[in-house]
Amino acid sequence: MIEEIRSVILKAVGKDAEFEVSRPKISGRGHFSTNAAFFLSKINSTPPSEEAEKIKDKILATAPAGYFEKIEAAGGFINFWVSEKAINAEFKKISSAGSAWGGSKDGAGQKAIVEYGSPNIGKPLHFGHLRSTIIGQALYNILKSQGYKVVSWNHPGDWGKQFGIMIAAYKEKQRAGKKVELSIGEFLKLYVEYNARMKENPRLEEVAREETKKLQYGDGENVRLWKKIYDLSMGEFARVSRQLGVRFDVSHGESFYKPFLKRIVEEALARGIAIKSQGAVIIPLEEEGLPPFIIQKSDGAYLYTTTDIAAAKYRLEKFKADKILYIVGDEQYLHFEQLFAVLRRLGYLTSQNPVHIKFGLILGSDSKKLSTRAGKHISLAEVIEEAINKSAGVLKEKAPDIKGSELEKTSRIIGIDSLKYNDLSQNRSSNIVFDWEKMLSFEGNSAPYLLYTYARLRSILRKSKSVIRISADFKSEAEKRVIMKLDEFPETLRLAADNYYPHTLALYLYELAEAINNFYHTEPVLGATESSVRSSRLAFVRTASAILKKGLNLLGLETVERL
RNA sequence: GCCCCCGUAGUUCAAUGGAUAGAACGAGGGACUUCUAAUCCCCAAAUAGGGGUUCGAUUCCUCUCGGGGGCACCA
Repeated sequence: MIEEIRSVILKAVGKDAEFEVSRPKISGRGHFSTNAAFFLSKINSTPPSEEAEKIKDKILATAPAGYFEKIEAAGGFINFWVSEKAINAEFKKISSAGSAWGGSKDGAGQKAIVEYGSPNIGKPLHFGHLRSTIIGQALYNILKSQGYKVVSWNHPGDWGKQFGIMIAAYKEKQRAGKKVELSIGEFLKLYVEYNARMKENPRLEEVAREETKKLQYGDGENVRLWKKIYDLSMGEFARVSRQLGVRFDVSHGESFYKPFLKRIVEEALARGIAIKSQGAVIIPLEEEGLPPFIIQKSDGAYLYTTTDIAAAKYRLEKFKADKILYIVGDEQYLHFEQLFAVLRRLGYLTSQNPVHIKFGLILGSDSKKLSTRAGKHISLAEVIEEAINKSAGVLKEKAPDIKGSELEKTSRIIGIDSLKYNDLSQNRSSNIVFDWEKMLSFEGNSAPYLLYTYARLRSILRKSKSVIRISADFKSEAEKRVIMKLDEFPETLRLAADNYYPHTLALYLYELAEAINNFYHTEPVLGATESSVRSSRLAFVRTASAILKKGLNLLGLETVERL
């Protein structure tokens, strides 16, 4: 609908002014509003209110008959009220589009790679991985709905000094004659302990570095240990991913790029982009105002910087990616600035730039970063379990009818959806202080609110025996409000895709659910006395529930039919 | 020292440079013989501070204060 309004205004304004059309949130300002008069006022040096009146008159003269109920010029703004007839026509359009409503072809012909998840092998998943994973999965879905060819990409950190540390610690224990259990928890403990001691004792650091290098050069025992740790970690990651409903199209760990690293460094050196400095190979980035990028250590070992260059090259050349989105925490800001600058220098970038989709840190109750190195750590598996348990408790109390396997399934969905929604409903690149209470809130603007709204609509549809036909007009304010909200869905998705903002969609769904609940309370559906009204409202319920479900699914949330 | 992110009701969050800064939780008041009250309706409450840019600034620039993160061989 907004496109129609825009073209009507454009016709009246006559030139391609940069006006905007918005949907005012406050009542009394119409369904749509434009600031076009301000732009003309600047060009013609006339008061905005005068321009607004002129535009309004022109629109009244040219607009299709019966489209607007009212047009009002107010302090330079022009407000539009769309007629009931136009709203009803819009509903028919949305209803027949069904779940295709909201899709677009904006991204047709473009391939986007979304990197997210990316666990650190050897360390258990922590809460930060949840953020990357669910933001990434939501963006993946949203971009897909806009016609992009999207590849979800997992980039596990399976090849670094952390292994040297773990291997060194493991061997040390073994030498001391102690038995070491081969589990993720045990390796984490070894890692944290050794890391702490390393700070006091530089000799230990040397040993770890040596073990890392041996691993990278293919030492038999080290590779065997590495493989063991790798399998344990990837097993856990796969399990958690399944729980979260996350799937990856491609998963290449850092070790995958091992064969390319030497060439990357040689090429950069040969082209004079990289230089040797203090025994290491670096790429100076003074022109960009950035610190140098170290791509090879003085002992000859490669770093994640080198791997990231190789990975980007691989994606751009082999996968012909037009766009790469890195869903990685804000703390790596500098790393990505450097990486992108280097890629530009190496000439790997084509039309689109890679984008670092940042998110804030998860802080502990002391407002400090939760660092695995320092042994501070919130286990993702634990958070998920807690969420599911809590929702099972609430379900038993509020919906005692739900039992057995349905109870199990429903509490899993509610718990996980709540975790996801809690994160997806905020844009904040600011940090989040971890708080169980808040993380598992089921009230207000939360996943259960949306799921409950959906389940109630489904319940109406289940109980209805009437044929669904759209024969009556929608006249109530509650109905019109919902239709206008449904009409907004395509814009919302476009905005979310263009800005990589899942929260735009989350907040929209909340507003949609609010409008639906308002309707639910004021307009009876099955109880409507006229059968034509009943069947129309059923059609209305069907369409609204389809869009709500679609939006939730795009965020990566599952719905339940009964709650 | 330099760079980046952030500062909005008591709390947690919204607001492509637009009008009277929106919600939720919490506080107060109301609505279940009627499709599920995990709901709905009403009510009080906020832009850290100083300059600047302009028709208009929570948003852009600048300074100050406050919180967090990063800055050569970890990822």
